[in-house]
Amino acid sequence: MNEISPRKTLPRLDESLLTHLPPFSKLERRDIRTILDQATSRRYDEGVAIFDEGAPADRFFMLLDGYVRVVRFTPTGEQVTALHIPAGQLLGIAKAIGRETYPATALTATESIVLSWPTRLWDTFVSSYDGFSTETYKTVGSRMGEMNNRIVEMATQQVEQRVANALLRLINQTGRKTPDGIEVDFPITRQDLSELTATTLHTVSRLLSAWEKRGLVQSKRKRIKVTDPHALVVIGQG
Amino acid sequence: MNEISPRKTLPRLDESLLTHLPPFSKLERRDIRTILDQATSRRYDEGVAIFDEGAPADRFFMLLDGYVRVVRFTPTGEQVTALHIPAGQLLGIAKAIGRETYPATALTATESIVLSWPTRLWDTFVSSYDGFSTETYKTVGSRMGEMNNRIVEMATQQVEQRVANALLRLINQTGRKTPDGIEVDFPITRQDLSELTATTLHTVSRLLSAWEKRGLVQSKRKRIKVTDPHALVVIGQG
DNA sequence: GTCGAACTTTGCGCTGGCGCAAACAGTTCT
DNA sequence: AGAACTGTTTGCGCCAGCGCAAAGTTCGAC
Repeated sequence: MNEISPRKTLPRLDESLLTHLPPFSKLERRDIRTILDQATSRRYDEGVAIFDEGAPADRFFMLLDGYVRVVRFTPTGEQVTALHIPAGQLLGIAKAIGRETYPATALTATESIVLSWPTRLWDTFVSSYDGFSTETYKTVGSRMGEMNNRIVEMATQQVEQRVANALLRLINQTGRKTPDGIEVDFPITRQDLSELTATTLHTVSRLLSAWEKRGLVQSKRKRIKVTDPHALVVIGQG
Repeated sequence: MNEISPRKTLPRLDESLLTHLPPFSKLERRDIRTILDQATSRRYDEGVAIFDEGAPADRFFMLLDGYVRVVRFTPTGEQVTALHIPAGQLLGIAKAIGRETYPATALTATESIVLSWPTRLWDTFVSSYDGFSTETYKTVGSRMGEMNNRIVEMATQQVEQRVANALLRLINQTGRKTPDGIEVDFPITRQDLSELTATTLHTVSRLLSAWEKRGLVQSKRKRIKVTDPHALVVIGQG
């Protein structure tokens, strides 16, 4: 698995794909053309691995559409979600942090469209393209910040607070407005949420049921909609 | 507090201070001279802040001697230790991750000697000094890895395992060999260990007492010596 | 429509480790 | 030497949340 599929059959990828994305937004049309011509485009089904923890980092990626969960597996097979990555961000940028292998596994949370480049081009990107490096390190920084927050949360908060905060973060990062609330716009199970908050799917299920009774959320299978974000914020503080 | 004390009165800092440290090890004597001439040297007492979370990142630092704990405070005043930094590493490198403020507070765990430079020199360092950037990003990468591991541990392991692993990590990173074991070579309280493992000082105390009875560790006030690392590894796995 | 798989809900009992409390032991200051 | 402080130990009771179990629901495949 995980082999690279043939280049998309479209004659050329359109430049507008990248022009508005931070790492590339300062570049000339001509540079973007070059970058796209070196890229491989690929579609992934929901729930498959884009790359695996420990594998040689031979490519780096830009998520054009979809959502990705970055997870790690324990020796006993449990899995822990480290991050969620929305469309428009780079991933698999091991080279940026001086690594030769991927530090975690990237799983698609939805069907996704991804561009990728061979890692040997990394240094060229960094040195030739204005703003690429700066924006990349901002991404690294914000991910570190996120991890940091998770550590603090896990260390100091109760399960109910953690789940509330995780849900709020999800709708902030990847929420979609609906007439009666904000919905996490990718499929997410109780199990997923429990892996994100270091608890069990049972506890998450109980919490969501309780919140639903109180009118704070509505949820169906794999779908969660927050109808009263403010009340969740209150729960999140304790 | 935290104001910069006058330059050390020694006529010049010696070049050998930096030549063997990874971020500078590829440099010519002349470059190191320039770098040192721009540096401010300062001694900090044990337990004081080198910089504070949220403050503008106007300087970056190299820890020449001592140990530093990187901590974050919660709104309710609890504190959580994110990392330990041994001598020879850079810290406060907010600029490297695209931040304008320090993401956490750095507290000295022992009396420490620190060099620092104004952040405006950062870009010069990165572009002019061969290997500086690469080594810096390796540091960032390994710190991310460490944080990642902590998340996984906190999410999946019992308190006893976490404490065992934290202790093992401490003696790996900063251990000092003694005739009858390996000692964490900076003062560390039960409270410190509990902040590192997301538990209470009481639980840590009970665990250490139990381990001491079984002959795995010896501990005095603020000192912990591991006499049977292998047994701790076993506990750490579960 | 039927089947099976994947996901969700709910009940119940148990326990790891926290909160509280109190005493004890080094260290530093005067 | 005594006082004041900081760090450590230990006992006891409690409960949040886990483990286990079983049943219910939704969805897709055939």
